[in-house]
Amino acid sequence: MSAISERRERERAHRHQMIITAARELAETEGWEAVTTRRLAERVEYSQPVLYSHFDGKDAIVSAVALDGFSELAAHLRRARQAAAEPGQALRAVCRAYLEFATERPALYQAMFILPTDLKFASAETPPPLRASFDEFVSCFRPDNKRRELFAEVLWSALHGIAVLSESGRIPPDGQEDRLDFLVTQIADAPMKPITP
Amino acid sequence: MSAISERRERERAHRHQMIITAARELAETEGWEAVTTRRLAERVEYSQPVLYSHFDGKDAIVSAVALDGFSELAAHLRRARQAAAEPGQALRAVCRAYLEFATERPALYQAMFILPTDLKFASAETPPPLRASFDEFVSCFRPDNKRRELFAEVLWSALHGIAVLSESGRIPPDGQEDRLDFLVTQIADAPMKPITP
DNA sequence: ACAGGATGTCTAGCATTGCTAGGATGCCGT
DNA sequence: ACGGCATCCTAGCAATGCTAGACATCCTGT
Repeated sequence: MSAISERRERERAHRHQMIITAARELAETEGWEAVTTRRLAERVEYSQPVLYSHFDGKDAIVSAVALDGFSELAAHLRRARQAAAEPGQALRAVCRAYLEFATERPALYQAMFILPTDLKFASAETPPPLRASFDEFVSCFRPDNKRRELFAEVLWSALHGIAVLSESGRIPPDGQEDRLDFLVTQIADAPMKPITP
Repeated sequence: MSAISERRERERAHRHQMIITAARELAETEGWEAVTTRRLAERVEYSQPVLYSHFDGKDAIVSAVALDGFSELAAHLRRARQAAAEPGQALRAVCRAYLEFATERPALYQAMFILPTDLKFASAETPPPLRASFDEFVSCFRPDNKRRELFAEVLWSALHGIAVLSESGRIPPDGQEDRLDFLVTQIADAPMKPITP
């Protein structure tokens, strides 16, 4: 418990974060397939085995990057929602922010939603940032809407689908704005079955 | 042009298909990470290099599997749509069939939508099965709906999101039926903005 | 002050991956 | 029967994730 061990602890934590940001930067500039343990070690100026004293393996590093990503996503969505003028515009603002996030940080988004991670979703030990991101969607619907969670799930799924299908070229890259418009209009809360009598 | 070279051509085509089905079976029983060129070669009872005389690389094999998958998906959706009693039920039937397909053949679905492939989507040289699958969604909406394609894109995106997020545990596995209900109800054609007066 | 143990780091290596070069083997047409 | 060609396999390469064991460094107890 001496001052020295405290310093070591600090250094260790610093290096821990270094690894995460190095992985993220490398992924964002050259894609995840370029993120190898060797290049990562070189970038942090340590040898490979130190990576394994911080993380259980490469997947764990990806998971750590993804977790950071969820914190940023939650903040990004929250900012968009609170900046919306009327509450009716919040839904559209949050959805647009989500698609922005996905297209501007494709590697980060991949880590969060496509690459295999150890993160636990939708359970008791779900990390707070994940929960916070989801709650931003839930908050776009009225509190008296008893099925807000369902709305949020489907909305999130649709946005994820749009993001990932357009990113991989499976859907034309333009027309995102139209899709957003359509989605928001159709899925806003209000009466459950507005069509059938 | 002798009979012998014809036989060789036949054998070659047969072997071509053998590789594809071997890859698919292996992926479906043990996952794509277990599909290596060595195991594939062993399974087909040839050496590795023959794979490369048929395909440009592993990605091309995955693409071939995916292409087969799109043919099956198109047929599956078409069957569901035509079996629907009333036209109003066609949309729901097709959506349910899509989710069925995704959950019952997860490896095939991965090849089609997640793994990197060489397939060209939404362009002139888009393979017919891809186009056919998409058209099944389009056909669920009325011909006088001028924005059918947009509807189909968003619908497909939402279904893909639901499929992939639940498969990877990012959304609770139960409640699929509720999501389906909600999605179909909200996105069916009919007046564009049923809520606002 | 100094040995002994614990902690941390690196070098070297393993098994596996996708992919390829080069040689051996057989089949065809003349 | 034999030259030429297509086909196929053995062997190997470079790169990957990961680990064992040696080396050094620092803390602790006498």
